[in-house]
Parts: sequence; structure tokens; C-alpha cells
Amino acid sequence: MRQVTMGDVAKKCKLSVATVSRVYTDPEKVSPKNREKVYKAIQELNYQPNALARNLRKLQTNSILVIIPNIMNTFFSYILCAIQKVAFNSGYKVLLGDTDSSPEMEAKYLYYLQQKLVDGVILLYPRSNPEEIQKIAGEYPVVIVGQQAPESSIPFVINSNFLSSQTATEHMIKLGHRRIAHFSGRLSQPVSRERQKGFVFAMEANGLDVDKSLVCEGDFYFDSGHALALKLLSSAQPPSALVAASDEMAIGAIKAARKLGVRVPEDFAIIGFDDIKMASICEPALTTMAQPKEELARLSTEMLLSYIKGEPPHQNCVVLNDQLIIRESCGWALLNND
Amino acid sequence: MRQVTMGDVAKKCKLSVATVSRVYTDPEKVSPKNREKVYKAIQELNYQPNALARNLRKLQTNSILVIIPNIMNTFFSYILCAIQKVAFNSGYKVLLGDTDSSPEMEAKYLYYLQQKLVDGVILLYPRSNPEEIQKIAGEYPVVIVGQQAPESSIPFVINSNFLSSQTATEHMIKLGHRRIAHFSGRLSQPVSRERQKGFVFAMEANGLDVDKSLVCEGDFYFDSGHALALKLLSSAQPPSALVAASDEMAIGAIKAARKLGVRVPEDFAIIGFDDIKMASICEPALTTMAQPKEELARLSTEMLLSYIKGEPPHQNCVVLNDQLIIRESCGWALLNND
DNA sequence: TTGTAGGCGTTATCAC
DNA sequence: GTGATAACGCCTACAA
Repeated sequence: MRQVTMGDVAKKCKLSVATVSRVYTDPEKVSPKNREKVYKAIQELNYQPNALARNLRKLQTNSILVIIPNIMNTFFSYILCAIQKVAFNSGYKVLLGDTDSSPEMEAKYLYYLQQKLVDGVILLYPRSNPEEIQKIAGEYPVVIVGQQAPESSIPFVINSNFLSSQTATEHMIKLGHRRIAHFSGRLSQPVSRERQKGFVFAMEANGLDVDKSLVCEGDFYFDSGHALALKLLSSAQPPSALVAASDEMAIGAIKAARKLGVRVPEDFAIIGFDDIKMASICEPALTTMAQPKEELARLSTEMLLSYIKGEPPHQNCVVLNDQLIIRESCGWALLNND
Repeated sequence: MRQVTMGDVAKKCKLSVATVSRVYTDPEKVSPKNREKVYKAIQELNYQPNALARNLRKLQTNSILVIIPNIMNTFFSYILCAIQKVAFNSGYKVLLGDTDSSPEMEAKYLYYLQQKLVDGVILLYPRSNPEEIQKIAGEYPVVIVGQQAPESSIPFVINSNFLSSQTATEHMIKLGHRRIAHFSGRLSQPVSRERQKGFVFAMEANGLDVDKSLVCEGDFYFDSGHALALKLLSSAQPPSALVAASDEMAIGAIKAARKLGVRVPEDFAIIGFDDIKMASICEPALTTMAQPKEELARLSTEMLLSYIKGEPPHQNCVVLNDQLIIRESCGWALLNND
């Protein structure tokens, strides 16, 4: 069964394809009478314009690609969801690029731009090297989320990692902790380094020793937090508090503590980062630095879309603030109920 | 800067576009010498074939659309992730269609098929009415996951909802419970009805009364489980056990119990459905019926792709079995440690 | 306001 | 093995 084309519609209502086309692109330019005729023919033939042809003609796809480390993490899936909503409302489709945290996959996805498969890319927490990214992003619309693009003009949206990590650490210090551990993500990632620096800075600024054995490299995932906490808590001099660079690691640490019979927050206070869904549900509920996920998503998408349309962007680089959310895992309530 | 086309490559190596094209589609048919020339020119010009043109010419996109109620739920995001992996390995791209559980959105996404934006659709847990779906699925490749397409020939992959719900309920009965509650999803969805029926069947088959006030309609989400449990547990005759049709609702119920000082599983045993990530992490860890997510994803994708390629499918309808995963929330360990 | 016709960049079918 | 050339279905000057 051959596909119904504009030609068929045109023939049916004895008008030219140009007129039919105009009904879609600029209905005002068609006389009401003919417009009706066209609508009727479209209806009768159950015609739908072929997006492929339109795309080729206009050399654009009206779709964007979201490159994302791992949609299983609710932090990412939340952002993805928000991006899709904004994009959809602007008539853009979202192609999914889950990289499973692999730089190679990331690179492969970036080449979709060269193949004209998508009009632009939102790159979340990139893992591949900056040159690779710059090569593509120099020629096509790319917005990076969660990482500053150093010495390049790629637009980005990030949160205040250094500052927030500092805030989290100082929260623990205020609660009286002196021996505080920090779990970072892979230090190959700038985000991880920023958060670690914020921790170290806060410690030193408050005249506290940073015990190197308590500053550990994880990978943002649950298992690494679990393993690290297990090790630290069974050591000779366990810390009394933990600043984790992700909620997943923080929750892993909670589980580790429970396994060892260490009470949270009484014996071991924990603060996370991200505010994933599980943070409010786990036991005890996790105190955390909430990232402005909605804003991150909305702004980056809006930036990308105006970039695609060639509009001058309102802003190229945005730094958003995180928010400390106090729940149970840090012992604030304990202290303040006394 | 004009885009580099095949013509440019052809000119550069003094060959025809046909030959250049063949280097991509059928390299064997080009003499090794010319093949080299073409590769070199491609390299020098940094040429990438334009997918739009290719798509139009071949009238296919090599991409599929996954229509999904809510990617924030790790059950769905897990499946999505698995689908994407299988699709990617077969050279297919995945377009994301998060419907936020809205039938209208679902319908809109289905029309991507008519617009030739995608070659096929995997429809997860559809919410719109069967006629609507049938209209499109009759003409284009569609595979449904999680719902049987009654009296239509749309291929589908489901799990054994009735049976599994029965298994879950009988597990509770074996543990000695008599007054058991059931939380279903929206009863407008077949999945919900199946699971509810399985519960009722198991109760009656074991000679137990089904107290209507304990058979409650939720919506699969956390909040509904929380609210329903709160109500039931504060009633005059609270149940001693709960069979929930989703892990989210089950975890909501755990939280509700904790809020009321009801111990899980000692005073209130709970079993969930799905085996989302949080199930193994929450406190107490949730006993649940694990759906074969990986299989669901793999099979549906393979079915869709062979459907798209016009191959005769190995199978049109697949029913997979769930697996009972015993953790802490149902009290099995309690009983068996005695 | 409407119609004609030339692309958009590729692939596939012919001849050679 | 290679090269012209006609589609694929739509959009948009330009002409009428």
C-alpha cells in the first residue's frame, strides 16, 4: 500500500501541492474556501505529512539528543523527564543516549550531530575528554549540564558544587563533628574534584585536620559508598560523620552502618548530594544538598533551543545554587530537640 | 559553511557519487583502489553522510519510539535502558515518549508512526483505549509490553500477573496470615484487574474471607500506598498483611506503618510487585514478585525489529514468569529462624 | 491567492 | 566496476 502523499491530496481537491503545503506551513495564505477543501481531502485520505521529506527539505529534524550517563539513577531520569517536557512543548522530540558512563558511547552519540540526526545535544555530566567534545560542539549546538567547559565557549549550566560541598561539610562541623569522611565520585571528573575541594576547604577553614585516609574516591554509585563505609567503619579510628558526593553513596553508607550495627545518625551522621527520590524515603531519611534539577533541565533546554534557532542567547553560562535539605541522617533533629 | 555532500567527495576523488555511495552500502562492489581513494577523500573533507537524505530515500529512520508511562520509576527506566541497549546493538536509535500516564500523550506519540518519524513503537503499559491503539498498530509495527491486546493481532509480551499475584498471596497465607489487604493499581488498567483477581482467587481457594474494605484501589505510585496503609492501619480491624500490586505502593505502606509505630514485618507483613531498585535497599528490604525486566525488554525489542524488517516472527505473544524474591518485609525469616 | 518547478542529499536502477 | 539519472516527498522562490 503506497503512502499517501501531498500530490494525492492536491489531486483530490484539484489544487496544487503548493497550496496543500501552505495549509500546513502558513494557512493564512490560503483562501478559506480552498483551505476547507484541503482539510476535507486530508481527512478523507487520512493524510499525514511525511516528516522525513520535510526534514530533508528543511535540513532539520526538530529533535534533540540527550546524552546521559545512566537513566536508572533517578537524579538523571528526573532531569531527562523535565527536558522532555520542555522540548515537547516547543515541538521538539527527544532522542535518548544512555552512555552507561562510557566515554566511547558518549563520542558515538555526539556524532549524531554530524549525521544531521538531531538538531542539538544536551550533554549531561560528560565523561569524554574536552577536545573530543570541543571538536563537535564548535560546529553544532551543544549545551553541557553539570560541567564547566573550560577555556571554550560551549554554553553550560551547572550547580555550585564547591560551595555546596562546603555548606554540607560546615553543617556537619556545626553539629560538632571533627572526624569527618568524604566520599567523592571518580576524580577524573571535574564535578568530583570540585566537591572534594569544597570539603577540604571547609575543613581547613574551620581549623580541622583532614585525615587523608578518610578522603575516599568512589564512583557516585551505591556499591562504592557501601564498600567504602564498610571499610571505614570497621577501622581502628572510624569517622563520626560522612559527607558523600552523591545520595547513592550516602545510602550505601547507611546500609553499611546498619549492617555493622552502627546507628545513623547517633554514631555516624551522613549527608548526601543530589536529592534523589530515594533520599526522602530511605531510613533514616537522608539529609542532602538538593540540586535544582528542574531549573537545570529547563534552562539547558531553553538555551539549546534558542541556540538551534540562531537566537542570541540570554545567557551562556549559568551557575545555580543547591539547597540544603535537612532530614534525619545528620542528627540535626536530635540536637535540636534537646 | 555549506555541508559537505557526497558530490564533494566524488569531485575530490574524481569518481561518481554512485561509487562513493557504494563505498557505504556495498564496499565489495568497488575496486580496492577506488575504495581507498574514496576513504581518503572522506577523511580529508571530514565527510559524514546525511542521515536525513538517506532516511527519505529509504523511507525508514532506523529508530524506534518507546512509549512509557513514567521514566522516574526505576521499573520503567530499567526496561527503557535494556531496550535501548538491544536497539543500539542492532543499529536502532531510541526516541523517548514519556506520557506521564496520560492517554492523550500516548495517542500523540503513536502518530509519530504515521509521520514516518520512527519505524516502530514499543508501547509499555498502554493507557489509551484499545480501538485507538488498534487503528495505528494495524498499519505499523507496534509491540505492546505489559498488556495483552485482546481480540487483536498486535504482538505483546507480558508477565503472568494473575499467577504471580496468586503466588504472592499464598506466600502470605502460608506465613499464617488470614486478614490480608490488597492494593491494586487503577482498575481501568487490565494489569491491575489481573493482579487483583489473582489475589481474590488465592484467598478464596484457601477458604479465606475477602473483606471488601481491605481490597483497595491505588494507582501504583508511592503516595497511594502510603495513604491507603495509613487508613487501614488506623482502622478498628487492621489487616496483618498486605499484598501490594507495586513496590512503590508497598514501600509507601512501609513508611506509613513506621509513622504509626506498626512494626514491619512483625505486626504488618508486606509483599510488593516489580522488584524496583529501591526494594532491596529500603528498610526492611522488600519481599516482592520480580518481573523479568530484562527479558521483557529484550524480547519485545527483538520482536519489534524483526517485525520492522518484515521477517516472520518466532513468536507473537509471550507470557513470562515472575519470580518470588524473599527478603525481610514479609517475616519469612522471622518464622524460619524459630 | 495560486501554480510551476527546482532543489534538499542520498540510494538504486539502469546502461555501459 | 563504474557512471548517469530518476526517484524519495516536501518546501519555497518566483512567476502568473
